[in-house]
Formats: sequence, C-alpha cells, structure tokens
Amino acid sequence: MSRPHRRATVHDIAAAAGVSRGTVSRVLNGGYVSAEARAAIEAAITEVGYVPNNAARALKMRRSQAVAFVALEPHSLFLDDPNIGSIMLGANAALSLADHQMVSLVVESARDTERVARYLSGGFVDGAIVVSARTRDPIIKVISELALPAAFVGHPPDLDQSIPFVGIDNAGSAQAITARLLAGGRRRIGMIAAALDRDSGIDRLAGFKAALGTAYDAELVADVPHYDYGSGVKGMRALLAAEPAIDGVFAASDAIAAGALEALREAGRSVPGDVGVVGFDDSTWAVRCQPQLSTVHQPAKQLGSCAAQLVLRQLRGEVLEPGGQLLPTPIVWRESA
Amino acid sequence: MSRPHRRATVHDIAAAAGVSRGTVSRVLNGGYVSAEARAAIEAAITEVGYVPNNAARALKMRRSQAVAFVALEPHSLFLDDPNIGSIMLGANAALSLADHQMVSLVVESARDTERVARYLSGGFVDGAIVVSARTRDPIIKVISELALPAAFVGHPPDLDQSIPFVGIDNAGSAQAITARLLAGGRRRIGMIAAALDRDSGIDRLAGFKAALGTAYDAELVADVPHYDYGSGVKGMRALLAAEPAIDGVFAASDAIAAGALEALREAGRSVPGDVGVVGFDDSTWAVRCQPQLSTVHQPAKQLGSCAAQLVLRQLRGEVLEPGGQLLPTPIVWRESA
DNA sequence: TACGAATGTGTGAACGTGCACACAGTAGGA
DNA sequence: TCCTACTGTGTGCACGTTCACACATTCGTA
Repeated sequence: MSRPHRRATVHDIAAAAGVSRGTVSRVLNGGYVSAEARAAIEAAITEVGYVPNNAARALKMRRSQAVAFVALEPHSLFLDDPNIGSIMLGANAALSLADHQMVSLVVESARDTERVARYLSGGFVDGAIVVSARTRDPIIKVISELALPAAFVGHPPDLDQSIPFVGIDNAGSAQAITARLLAGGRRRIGMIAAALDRDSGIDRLAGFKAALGTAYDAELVADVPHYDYGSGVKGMRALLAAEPAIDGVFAASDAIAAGALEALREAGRSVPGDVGVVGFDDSTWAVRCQPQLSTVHQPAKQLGSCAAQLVLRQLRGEVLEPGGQLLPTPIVWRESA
Repeated sequence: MSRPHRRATVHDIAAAAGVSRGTVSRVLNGGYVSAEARAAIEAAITEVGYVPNNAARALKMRRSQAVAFVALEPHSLFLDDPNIGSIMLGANAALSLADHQMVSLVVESARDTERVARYLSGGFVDGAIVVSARTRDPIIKVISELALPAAFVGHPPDLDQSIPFVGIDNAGSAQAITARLLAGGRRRIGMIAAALDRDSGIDRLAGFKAALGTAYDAELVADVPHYDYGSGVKGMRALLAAEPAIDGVFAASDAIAAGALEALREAGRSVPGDVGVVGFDDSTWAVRCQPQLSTVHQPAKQLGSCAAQLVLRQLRGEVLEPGGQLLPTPIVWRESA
C-alpha cells in the first residue's frame, strides 16, 4: 500500500466523539448542536486529523466552490504578455474573497483542449473565466452546451452572445492616443498592428484609422503576427523602409513599442525627437524602456476581478443581461512622445 | 432553477439503450460487451449528451487524474520572473502526456494559504508540484501531513527531506560564470545579490564568493530583496558608489542585470567596454537588453517536466529515494561581457 | 393538563460512479 | 453426460458527504 492509513471521515469523528454522523455534519455546517456535543466533536476532529473530502461534498452538493481560469494561448501569454498575470491575480483575489478556489487551466494543444473540456464538464468547477478566446474555439462550444456559468475577458465578434464579457474599448483607446500623437504635431504617423485575427488587434487598427481620417495611409501600417518584442523590431524596420520620413508610431502593444525603440535606435533616430512612439497596455515594459513609453493603461487586474464577479453573480442565481461591460482606459503620457 | 435540465448519467444511458448500468460502465471502461449492446449504448450516449461526472469518479476511485501546480509567490512570479511561465508549460506538457490535468493554484495571502490547503486535502488532486517554496511554508506542512505525492522545484535547505525535488546547481553555476568573468581580465568584480532568504539567492552568492576566493570583498556585494529590474538599478548604483573602479558585475538574475545596464548607462559607463555584466536565467530579458546578456541558462521547461515526472512516478506507486536531482546549466556567452 | 414550538439527536436515502459478484448461455474436451 | 472455460449481462454495494425526516426532550402558555 502506498497510503499508510485511510483518511479520517465523518464516521470516524462520530465514533470517536460518541455521536452520530448527522451531529458531526451539523457541527461542520451549522445547526442545532449542544455545547457538550460540539466540544466533544471538535476535540475528536483534531484528534483524528479530519479533513473534509471535497470530492464527496461536490458530488452531493453539486457545488465545488471552484472556478476555472482558462488560458487559451499560453505561449504568448506567459512569455510575452504581462497582462495575463495581472488578470489572473485580479480574478484570484475576487474569487478568494467569495471563498472560491481559482484553478487555472492551460491549453497548449488539441490534446489539452479535449482534456480541459472533460475537466470543465466533470463537476470539478462551478464556472469558468476564459481569456484570449479565439473565434470558434472548441472550449467555448463545450461551455455553452454545458450551460456552465462563464465570463470572457475580451470578446471576439462572433462569440456566443449569451455569455457575458468584460473588456476594454480597444478602438476608442487607440483612437484617443493616436489623436494625442497628432495633436503633438506629428505629420507622418504609422502603426505596427498585431494579432489581426483577434478582436483586440482589429479594433486597435480601426481606432487608428478613425483618428487619422483622410490622412490615413495603408502604406504606413506594418502587420505583425504577435504582440511581442521581436515583432516590434521587425515592424518598425518595415515602416522605416516604407517611409523614411515617418515621425510618429502607434504600436499595438508596449512590447512592440519596445521593439520599435530598438529598431529606431539601430536606425539612428532619436525618440521622441525624430519620432514619437506610443504603446498600449501600460505593462512593465512601459517603464523599463528608455525613454519610458506613453501608452494606454489597461486595467488588467480589474478585468480579472470583474470577470470573476460575472461568474460569481451567475452562481448566486442572478440572471445577467447578455452583453458586456467596458472598463475605462486612461492614457498615461510619459517621455516617448 | 438555474439549471434547466439535469445532466445525463449512466442510468439515463442505460434506460435509453435498454441495458443495465453495468454494461454502460463496461463500454466506458472496457470489458466484455457484445457488438450490438455497444452500438446501442454509443448511440444513446450521443443522444442524451452524456459527460461523465469526474467528482463521482474521483470519489469512488480515489483518483482525480489532476495534479496541482502551486505557485507560492505570485507577484514576483508572474510579473517579474519569466521562468515560472516556462516551468508551468513544461509541467503541463508532461502531465498532459500522461493524461493528467494540471490545475495551478495561486497563493497570494494567508487566506489563500488556508483555502489552497483545503483544496489540496480535498481529493480534487492526486499530487502537487510546488514552486518557490520558502522555509516553513504552511502549505508544505499540509502536504507532508497528508502524504500527498509531491515534488518541489528548488529546495530550501531545511525542507521536508522526504519530498523529492528538482533544481539547478545555483552555487556551481554562479561560480562558473564568475570565473569566466575573471578569465576575461576583470579585476574589480561586484555582485548584485538578491532574495537571500531563499536557497537560490544564498547559493548564487556562495558561488560568487567561491570563484573569487581571497579576492572576495564584501564591500562589492549589493544586497537587494527581489530578482527584479528596479532592484537591479538600485543595486548597481550602490556598487558604483562603493567602488567607482568596478569593472565587472555578476547580477543574480537577468532582470537585475537589465536594471544594472540601465544604471551603468545613466552613469556613463560602457558595457562591455568599461564594465562587464553577466546575469542568470537566460530569460527573455537576456536577448532584449542592449547589449545582449551573457548569462547562465536555466532549463525552466525541463524543470517543470522533471517535477511532473517525479509526481507521476509516485502516483504509479514507485517509491523514490529521497533527495533530488540537479539539471545542467550551460553558460551562454553573448555581448555584455 | 395538554399542546405547540423550539432545541437537540439519530437514521436512511441519495449524489454518480466503478467493481465484485452472481448468473446465463455457449462451446469444447474428457 | 458432466465439468470447466469463456463470454456477456444484471444487481448490490461502497466511496464520503449532506439533507429530509423521525424522534426525543424541554419549556412556555392556553
């Protein structure tokens, strides 16, 4: 045997304290119990070293007191995107306050998708927070079929409309910071756009276009796949090649902006002297850079806690109106533009 | 009612297919079943939309097919330390291959500690991988009392000896890279030491001392609390103040080294011309810096998968010899020294 | 006195599984 | 013919918990 001794159960407590299981249960969950019975049971609990079996409780109660945090793009998430960590911590804090356990599940491959789907359907969690969902992800289908209480952070346009979301106004924020760049006197403004297969990428580009209006020039948009540093370097090189007279850049993320700074340094351009650069996220990148980035602050922690609230409210039985909410994104103006 | 319809169970399948629960169970888990019964049951499964209830299975089997990944220091972990993400992905991949689910639990506060302890003891997981454990963490006590199969990544010196670990030779690696710095002709070498309340911090400092031997000068060690960028900036400033003629620095992490580069730039020193800088981790920081960092490569992904293997082997019933294993840490020589 | 309410306790059933066991039918060999 | 082996199926029980119910005692009051 690998386990030396069976774990103690309510039966063991009952036997040790000389009462019935029912009374033990009442001590644990509240109810009418005499002072002496309570004392005897509590003594017995510490004596036998009882820990409740959540699997049994979950089975009976149909409640596990746990909520899944499903990260659908682990590589970029953990390695490049500093937001995801803050979103997790925000969600964890909110769930913790409501006495729920957050369990985060990482989906890397198709194999993972299937296993996570099984896990979600298996009664181990009462709800799910989904970040970085792509259009038509199989996990989403599973969630809506199970009618599992859920919430998204961000929202691909054709997402299941019955599931609420919390996000930011990517288009509006992009438009606002581009406008500020324009107001600073920049004339030839380019953008390094990324992740155009996701709502965030699409909307940031749309906001950029809207701000420039008739001055918009498709030549001045570099399209890169990811929100990371390396993409920023490449994107900026492409922009410099396309328009040597460029004097402003809106990068779709801070990591990209940091890469752009590198490419500009390599090309001998000064920032903000020759070129003004602005980013998006207000992540740790923003203050690490030289010069520090002007950027759009993304309330990552709050996104996490709001998503958690959306799930918790459903668990309390509230029926939420479909749709979502957008959190404000103040512009943080530093030195890079 | 929040749930419109009860979830389908084996009973429902049995009723729909006109067989007994036992036969359904045999279809699901293997056994003697006639072809026609199997076909009828499989049809019934898709018809009623059956998903197995893992909570019930876990209760009966005393196996949840899930392993916890417990992160004890979320703030520094997710925001500053890029290793943790890779460790997670490595563990996830290994567990996934063995058809186990990884659930990661974040411990932020004392409140979290208690809740996570309950979760671990509750039968939702079969084992645990613990990263960034500090001496005397209450979670460790819980794990060893439960005799929960576990493994550590890293190992505080006074840790429970019965729990295996996987780590790196911090002292040896630190000694090796410091020696290389010496071999490059540097004379006045300092160190920015961090996290001296943890094994990793202590051992890296010890390795540094060992490499310098009699040339070691306690004046040339700046002691900072965390492995982050800001600490690097402050630590380097302190070293420059203590010894303006400093010509080499071993930073206890890449993030610290990046901060040190910043402080050196601010002080007008060239790298590697005036001062050679080396880091530790070979994280994404190393290649982002200007100049790119010479550093110690830490096999983060492999650490995660090894820890997962240690847990999986215990779950298979193997009895592991106590102690741990250390993974090799090649030195990566780039431009900063 | 008697009756209802409040307090305290024990018992049985159920949550959804998987497994041991019992049982039935068929086939093959002594 | 009978015994054994193999295939296929149904039933009861257990995992550890909570809840509904039944029952017991005490007390206040009509």
